[in-house]
Amino acid sequence: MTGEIIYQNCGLVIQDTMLDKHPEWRAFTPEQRESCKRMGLPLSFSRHDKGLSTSIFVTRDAYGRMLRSSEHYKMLRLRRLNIRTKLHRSAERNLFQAMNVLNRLCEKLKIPRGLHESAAFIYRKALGKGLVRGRNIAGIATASLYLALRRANVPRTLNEIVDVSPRSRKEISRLYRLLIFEFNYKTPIDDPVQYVSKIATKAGISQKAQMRAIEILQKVRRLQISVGKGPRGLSATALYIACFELNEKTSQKRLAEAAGVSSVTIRNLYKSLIRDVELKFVKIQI
DNA sequence: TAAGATAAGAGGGACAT
DNA sequence: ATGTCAGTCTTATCTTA
Repeated sequence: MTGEIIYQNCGLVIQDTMLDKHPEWRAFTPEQRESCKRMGLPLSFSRHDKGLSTSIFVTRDAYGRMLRSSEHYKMLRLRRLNIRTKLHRSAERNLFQAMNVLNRLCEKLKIPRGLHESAAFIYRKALGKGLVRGRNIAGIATASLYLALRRANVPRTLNEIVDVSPRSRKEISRLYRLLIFEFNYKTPIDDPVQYVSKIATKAGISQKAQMRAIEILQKVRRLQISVGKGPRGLSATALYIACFELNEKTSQKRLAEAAGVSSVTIRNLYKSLIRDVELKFVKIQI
């Protein structure tokens, strides 16, 4: 008993309504979140008619008599319209909420218009594919935004996105992976080079050192030792090495903060990069 | 003060059960 | 589906130059 609506004639399933076990409704504070943990269906959106939906039956009238065939077809048409508008409204409500969430996120993150649009497009696709049902709208919206950024090669981190989202990091990364899987998206590999100028600007590092860091990263990539390493950690480390080579003053701490990684990460990467890469070209350079 | 060392824990991928 | 394993990264604390 899952609540499908089925054509009596041919058995075609028109609409199957699944139970939604997750908290619905927006909540931005813990107190709100508590009050939103509900025990039933979301009355306002998934079942906006509170379960008392109009059903139009097509073979008999109110007294149980068979209808004439002209009446029969008229009722069929009405029934179809009734179902369609219901679906329509539900999708619209969903989108309305999702777009609200997305607007807030994009405003906080200063996301340009175009990316905002592609995030919205991704959300619509997810909704159309039925991926939102049973899941949290804000979660999918956030994941859509992150996916749009990744596909556009915009160096924004998941943490930056999560910080302004009402949902947890865990949930968003799970949903992000879901979207990748469902849409068969090949997102470009997160290239450390992308982060160089962002990190360097934040840490106040010269163009010259940036160029050098990019060279280092390209060698690292060619040697295929960057797999499994965090791109921001690599980027910050390359900048650190570059500064070191050029006698430019900086510190692990400053770079670590600018890159959003820990200084320990820089230290460890620094050691392994020196071991695996530097020895091969440090002689040529210095 | 910056950098290094070390330890404990979290989260996620690969792989087997 | 669940557990284990290796590897990465984080936080915290202590030591060293």
